[in-house]
Amino acid sequence: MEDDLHTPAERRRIRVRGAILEAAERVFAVEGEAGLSIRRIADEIDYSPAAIYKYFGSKDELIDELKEAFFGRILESVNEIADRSEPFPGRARKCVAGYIRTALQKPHHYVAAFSGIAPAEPALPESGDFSDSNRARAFAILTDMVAEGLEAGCFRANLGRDNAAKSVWASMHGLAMMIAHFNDFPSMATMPSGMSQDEFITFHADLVIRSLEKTPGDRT
Amino acid sequence: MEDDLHTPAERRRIRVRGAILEAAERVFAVEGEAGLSIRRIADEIDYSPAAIYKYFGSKDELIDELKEAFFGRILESVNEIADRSEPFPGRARKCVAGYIRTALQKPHHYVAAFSGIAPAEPALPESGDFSDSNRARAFAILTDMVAEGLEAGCFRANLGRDNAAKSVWASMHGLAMMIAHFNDFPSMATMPSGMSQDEFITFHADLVIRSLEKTPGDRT
DNA sequence: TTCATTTTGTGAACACCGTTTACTTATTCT
DNA sequence: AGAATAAGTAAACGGTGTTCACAAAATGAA
Repeated sequence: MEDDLHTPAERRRIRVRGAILEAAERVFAVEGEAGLSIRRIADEIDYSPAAIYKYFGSKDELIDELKEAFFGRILESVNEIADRSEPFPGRARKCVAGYIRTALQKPHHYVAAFSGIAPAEPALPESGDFSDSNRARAFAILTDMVAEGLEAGCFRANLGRDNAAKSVWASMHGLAMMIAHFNDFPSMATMPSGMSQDEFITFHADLVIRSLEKTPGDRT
Repeated sequence: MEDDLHTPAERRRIRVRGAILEAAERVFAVEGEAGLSIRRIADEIDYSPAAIYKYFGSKDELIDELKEAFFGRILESVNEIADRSEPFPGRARKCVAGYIRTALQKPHHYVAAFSGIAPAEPALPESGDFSDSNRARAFAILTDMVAEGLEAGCFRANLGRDNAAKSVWASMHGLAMMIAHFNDFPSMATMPSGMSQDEFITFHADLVIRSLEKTPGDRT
């Protein structure tokens, strides 16, 4: 029951699987979900299209793996920032800005990860457990961060940890999506802001965290 | 050069065009971009697929028209809220919440309207003028609202009208996308918040507007 | 090594897609 | 009425994801 790469057969399988993902990654990063086809991947690695189905159940499964891997990178990145100890509100701001910046390193990946629409009514258990996805883990970091801010007395106590975290997530997600969609969102034609994209991300992160912060009028 | 529906030919053309859009709308609202095909529309209205190309240049053109029309509804809705005179920060909050609620009346439409990715480098003029889209108009309302809040001395003066408006847009866009993606975002499995979707939208809108508001410490 | 078994890769096909072309049928205009 | 224009169609082209029967290769046991 060894699931390691001991036997050459296993090593080989992993190698081919990796090559498929690598080729897919290459195409996906540049042309997005639209430009990625099974036949295209097959060409890229000199295999037949059908061969890919020996390694992945479907195109969606393959793409899901790309998205998961990418969210792994976001997770890593945000985690790193969250761990650097630094006076509090500043660290929170940097986490938010870091999330957005990392997300935008591969806009196609990020957008694709949130492109689906949840089924309307059923509210079924939903096959892919959210709880053990990298999306969930990346988000958990933010939840912890908000919790820390609350305990440190830096954020308004009556907000509720989870709600505050969700609001922050939504806000930073929104900016990432906007910039991915309109390439030059911060300095858009109809209303150039004179800010670079990077400056605007910082600006937005400031506002987002500020919405949680205590104001002089609040007590405790 | 009358471009009205005087002649029966024109009336007929408009009627058929409308029927196509209506059928497309019907399918799109339920199954989204994935379930909508030219052949499917053709079936629905008992025409041949090729006939549709006498009315629309491409599938994308057709879908763009659906999206534009939907943003017209958002525009209308937000405009209505913005016009009801009410003490200020409250009106702003209601605009934000209203935008999100209206967007979520047709999640597929809303998500599709922001699904594309801007081309990476070229920064070309971009054919479809953003400035005369309903997206732009809906957004302009928010810009005006922020401007009003600034003039009323309700928001921090050093923010800058356009930047503040963009940040608000991003934040409310983010929540709309999140709820569309995870159907039950506010009360997600891993961290139920005890809030209904509607309550959470209000909660989020509060935070977003609060990030702009003056705090007791600020002067003027 | 040899042989049977399992895994891996293939080519052809299926059913769908958006779109174009050549064509027929309506409709409009003179 | 007849000519000109528009509307509608069937068939095809090249593309997609996916499946299936089959060939080739790697594996495990004798």
